Amino acid sequence: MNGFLGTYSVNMDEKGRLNVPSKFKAIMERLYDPNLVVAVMDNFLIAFPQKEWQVNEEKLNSLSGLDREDRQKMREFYSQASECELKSGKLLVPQFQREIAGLSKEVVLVGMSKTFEIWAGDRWNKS
Amino acid sequence: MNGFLGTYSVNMDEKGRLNVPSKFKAIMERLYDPNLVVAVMDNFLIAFPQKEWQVNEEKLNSLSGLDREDRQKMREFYSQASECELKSGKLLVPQFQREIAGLSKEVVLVGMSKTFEIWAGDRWNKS
DNA sequence: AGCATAGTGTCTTAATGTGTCACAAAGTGT
DNA sequence: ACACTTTGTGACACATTAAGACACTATGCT
Repeated sequence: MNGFLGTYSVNMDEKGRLNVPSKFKAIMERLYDPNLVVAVMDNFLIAFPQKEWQVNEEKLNSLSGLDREDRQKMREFYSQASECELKSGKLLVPQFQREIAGLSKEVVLVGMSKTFEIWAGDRWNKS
Repeated sequence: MNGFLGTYSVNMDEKGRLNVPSKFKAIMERLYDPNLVVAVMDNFLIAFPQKEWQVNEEKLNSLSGLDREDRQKMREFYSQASECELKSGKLLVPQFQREIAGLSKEVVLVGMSKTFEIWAGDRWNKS
């Protein structure tokens, strides 16, 4: 089976949870790990399955911990990330990320093979 | 045996499923894999058997998941693709792809050796 | 402790997706 | 031309999934 593919439009509930499409859930189950790391990228979110996140983390670790710009990049990335478990097939997006990504009700999930993106419906349609 | 060849006209049912011609099915069976990845190309669809798709995926994986432009390229490609299993000899085309490709009832399947294309009947006839 | 807020599990309904069957059409061999 | 086989169509019943509602739990605050 392949990675995350396709574009899905889902509705977030009042508590900030969204139903992950069954195709995406199937991939998560195949990884035997319901944990995702959700990070902020510009004005949308990226969801990494745990394992993929680790790959990324290694890439970022190759940046210098002493260079000021590198540290700034790392700081932006790590400080805005959060770990989210998939519970009862639903993903709770933390409030601060919902605000950054402008998520209200209509949300678009976009498969990107190893990861998937979470967009506010209106921003996605404009881009 | 050769790859996908010829042009077939088939009818989609109300749920968006189409019967794959038996010649095409035979090729899929020879690959021991009922999985297809369907991607959007302009105003029609391309169906890749799993193995063929992986060739594409490897090319895209060399792109950086953090670079903005690379992500944009990946997004165009992945967001419009979907994995479809051949079930009971039938292929369900996801709604969003049916809309993009303008598929209603009359659909034309066109063999292209390693892959095959899926066209709306009227667009095919005009082109 | 009591309250407010944030997070979680579960249920119902509606929509979507799936399997199966019977019949019709097309193709094949004699 | 005929019977036989294979293939495609459409119908139907059934299964799965997503949306939304609601009640319950956990947490932090005063």
